Amino acid sequence: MKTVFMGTPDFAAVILRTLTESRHQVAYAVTQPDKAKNRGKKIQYTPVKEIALENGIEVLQPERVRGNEEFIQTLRECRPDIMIVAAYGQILPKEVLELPKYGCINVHASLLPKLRGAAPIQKAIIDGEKETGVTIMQMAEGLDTGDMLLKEAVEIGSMNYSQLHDRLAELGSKLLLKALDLIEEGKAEPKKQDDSLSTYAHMISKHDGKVSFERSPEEIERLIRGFDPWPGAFCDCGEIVMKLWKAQPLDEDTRGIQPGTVISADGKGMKVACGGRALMVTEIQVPGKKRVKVGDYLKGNRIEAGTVLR
RNA sequence: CGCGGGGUAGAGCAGUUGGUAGCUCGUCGGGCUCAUAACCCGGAGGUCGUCGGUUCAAAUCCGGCCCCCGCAA
Repeated sequence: MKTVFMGTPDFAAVILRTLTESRHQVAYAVTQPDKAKNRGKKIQYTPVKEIALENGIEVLQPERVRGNEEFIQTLRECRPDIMIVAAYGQILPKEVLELPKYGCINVHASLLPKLRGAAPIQKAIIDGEKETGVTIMQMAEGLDTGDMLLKEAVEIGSMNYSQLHDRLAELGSKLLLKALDLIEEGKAEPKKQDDSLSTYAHMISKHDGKVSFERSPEEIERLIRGFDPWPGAFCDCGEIVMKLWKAQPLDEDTRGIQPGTVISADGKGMKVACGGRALMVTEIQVPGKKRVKVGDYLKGNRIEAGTVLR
């Protein structure tokens, strides 16, 4: 089929790559405008643009889709059979949703109606879900509210964000191709979402990674995993910001000890009081340095027992 | 030209009034011990990121380059 792909981050790039390797044609790759980011404020292409350029696909980067007559006209003239959207980052107006013959479908990284929104992968881990997955849906005007075409679950286990992301991107690619087949054959069976069961995963910002040691060790451990590599779970250790990268909850009573207190720090790790119990932190990072095992950090630095992390 | 930290032994760090390098852990050997991730003794292991400059002499001063990382976006 003749498609137009819309997406921005890595998750979308993986799916675009799969699409370019399929029998389908990608007429345009639509992605967010380039921004100056990272160290040195260099202009950086979005991951989707990178893949598009590698494959000689024309890239469109409208500042705003809504009300952008020129952009919408370009799409009309393209006459795509279908448009495929994955983590694009803009809400599409009705006129765009209804423009292609088969409309627009979305690859969303959750088991809808759960975890609609911008950060479903992180939130699935942080909420302690046993499983999450990917849903392919027919897009409607609301945010991730369209009728579902295909859905498949994945066990989260002890995966961190990065691992789960890759797993879901792969699954999403697979389901997308399957969905395209079904649509083309007229065998797609859209199912309504039960709105009463919906939850929302708001966009993540840096400060969401701040650890509160009042929380249970399990919650903190999930925060660490869900935000690896960005924005990372962090806290203040004296004057410096310390990121926590690996930890295991311990079933140890620490009631009466101020949350955040370092109970011990040795080759095995740094034991921190939290939520009335304890968390054994085994991998950390301080500014300007790489991630290191706590044991390695202690070979050239000190963490005194009694230090209170905040 | 967004701000900033850093590249020194396998690991984590120290070492700028310039004089060929040190600590902790690990490692190897020996000792002590009923025993040990404990303790004692001894050893191995480093082109100090890279190229060039200044100098009698550079990890240390100057310049270029490569790489890693934090903040901010």
